[in-house]
Amino acid sequence: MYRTHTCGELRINDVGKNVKLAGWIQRVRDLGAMTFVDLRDRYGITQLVVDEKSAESIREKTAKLGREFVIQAIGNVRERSSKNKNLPTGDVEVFLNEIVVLSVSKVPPFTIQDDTDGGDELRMKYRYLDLRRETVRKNLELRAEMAHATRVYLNQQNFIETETPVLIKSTPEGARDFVVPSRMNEGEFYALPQSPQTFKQLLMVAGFDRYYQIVKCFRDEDLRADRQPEFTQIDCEMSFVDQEDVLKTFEGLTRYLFKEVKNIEIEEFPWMPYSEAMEKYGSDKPDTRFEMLIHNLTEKVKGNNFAVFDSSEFIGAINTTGCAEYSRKQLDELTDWVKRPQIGAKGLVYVKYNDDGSFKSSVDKFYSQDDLKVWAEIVGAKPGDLILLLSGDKNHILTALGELRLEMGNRLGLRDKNIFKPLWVVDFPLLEWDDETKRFYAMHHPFTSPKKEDILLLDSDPGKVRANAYDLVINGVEIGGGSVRIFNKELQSKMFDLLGFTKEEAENQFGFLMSAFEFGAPPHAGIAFGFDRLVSMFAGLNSIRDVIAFPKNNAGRDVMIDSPSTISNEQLDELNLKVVIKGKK
RNA sequence: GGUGGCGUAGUUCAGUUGGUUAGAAUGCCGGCCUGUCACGCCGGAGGUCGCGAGUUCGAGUCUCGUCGUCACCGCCA
Repeated sequence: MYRTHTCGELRINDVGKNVKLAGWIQRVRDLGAMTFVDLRDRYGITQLVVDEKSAESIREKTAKLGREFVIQAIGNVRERSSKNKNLPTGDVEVFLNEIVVLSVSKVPPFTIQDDTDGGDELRMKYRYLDLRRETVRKNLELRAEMAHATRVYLNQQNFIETETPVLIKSTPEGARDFVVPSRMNEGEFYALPQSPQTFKQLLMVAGFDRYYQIVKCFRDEDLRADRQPEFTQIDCEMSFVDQEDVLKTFEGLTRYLFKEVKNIEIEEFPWMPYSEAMEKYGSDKPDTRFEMLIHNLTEKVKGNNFAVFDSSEFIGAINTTGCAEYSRKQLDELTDWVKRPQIGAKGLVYVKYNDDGSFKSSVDKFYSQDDLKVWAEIVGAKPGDLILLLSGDKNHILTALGELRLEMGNRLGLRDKNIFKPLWVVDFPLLEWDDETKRFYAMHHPFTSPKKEDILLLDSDPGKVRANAYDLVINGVEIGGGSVRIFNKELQSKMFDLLGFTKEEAENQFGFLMSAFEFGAPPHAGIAFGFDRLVSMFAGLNSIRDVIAFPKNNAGRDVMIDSPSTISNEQLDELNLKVVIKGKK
């Protein structure tokens, strides 16, 4: 037996016990006649002590200890003469009778402590050392706890956890597939699933009724702080349900997780139509922790000979509370901010509502104090506030104002990580027009059911058709989404039609699903949560990398194992592959 | 595919208008120290300034390219 106790376990009532501990050397404090050693494992830190009364052999071994050596410590628990209130084990120490070095360690490239001196790059390269740090490990413990709680909840609700294949079939819709060559089937490829979408629908046809899986999904698209090429979903599907049933069930899951894991009671989630989210928040994932809503001033500001506004399709404004004091420099800086290509506004018009009730704006030449007062009333501004206006193409300006709103929310400290405001965004458009390819794409996916009342529009005005699709949004982050599915072969064919699939393409790619629907498909609907995002939100982090044990970097590389990598000619040959890199000789 | 930031000691960073021998903190090594717990004190070692080219009498500093990394836009049904 390597140990009788963990390093986080010993307390004052263990005094007198002979114990064995095992762990890593956190730090050695050599005071000359006596030496203190902090021994660390997953559970905590226990102080070991050696003094003049200790055997010479033990003193010699202790003197040679370095950071991150793995040792076994055998000794007697005694009360400390000077206690450390910051440590759960701070009342006791272990007086060493024997010490066994199990493993020596090179000096680690960064310090293994909460406030490490290591940069991201180095910590990723030595991720196994980074994971020794309590802050990092805690994130993964949180992840494990949330996965467990999810299973408890869904099992209670009669969901069947079912695994679906990882080697599946490539389809051109949606994200790029990761692709795996088949050795046994020359010239053919598997794809890794972007989600188990079709399989879970087949499980509904199979009568499973309620399916879930905590499952890896793969998308070969460019990455972000909140996007990894492989990520984890809580993936679910239910039969004989409508939209409300699904939302209630997964609102239940979300609230259960908040309660179990964070002990936070969350009130009922509001439902917000997509159109409202876009018009009030300039985003399909509104951060509802703060107001600062977008207001449409188009009708009020036109006709005053201000050419910029008169020639704009849409003029919108947000009111930033208490910002009337902004200096010229700050306003210029904000103007530059909205003019960056990422936002793409042509300029920024401001109106300061001064404390004395007067207005000062960048368009005083064109508008009277009374005009500005009307604007202030519409946006709900009070003396001391600053109104910011953008103008241009409606959709563009709404999203730009949405970005500006978030930026101002950040600057005003309105986005508190400890406050959680979930909501359901519902009634998404079914289709999205793409100007480049001149065709519609499914906004969610091709199996999403249109709203009954909009089905007639499918022929006359497809862009207007709303879907039974929904997203769970928390604090401006898209945590999950799903839809009521089409379960009728004719409607599904019509959808493929609208999406520009020929009969043959549809048959070739999704024939198995269409066939399944001919054998008695139940009405069904589903949802998937981005598990990494949910965990990082619970942890108060912006990057999902911090809740993944071995994440990949911006370019999809794992800098620890150095992947991806080339493969041998023998492997290529076996797979009938030849590598040709474009643009290189 | 694009925009921007960063790259200097093991690590995190500073480095003025381009000008002497490139600094600090921390870590590491050695010495001293009986109650430390970010121990303290004294001393020491440690640098291809990412790489390549260019401008210049002279480049860590300026220019171009390239590599790495981070953030964002496009992209992500």
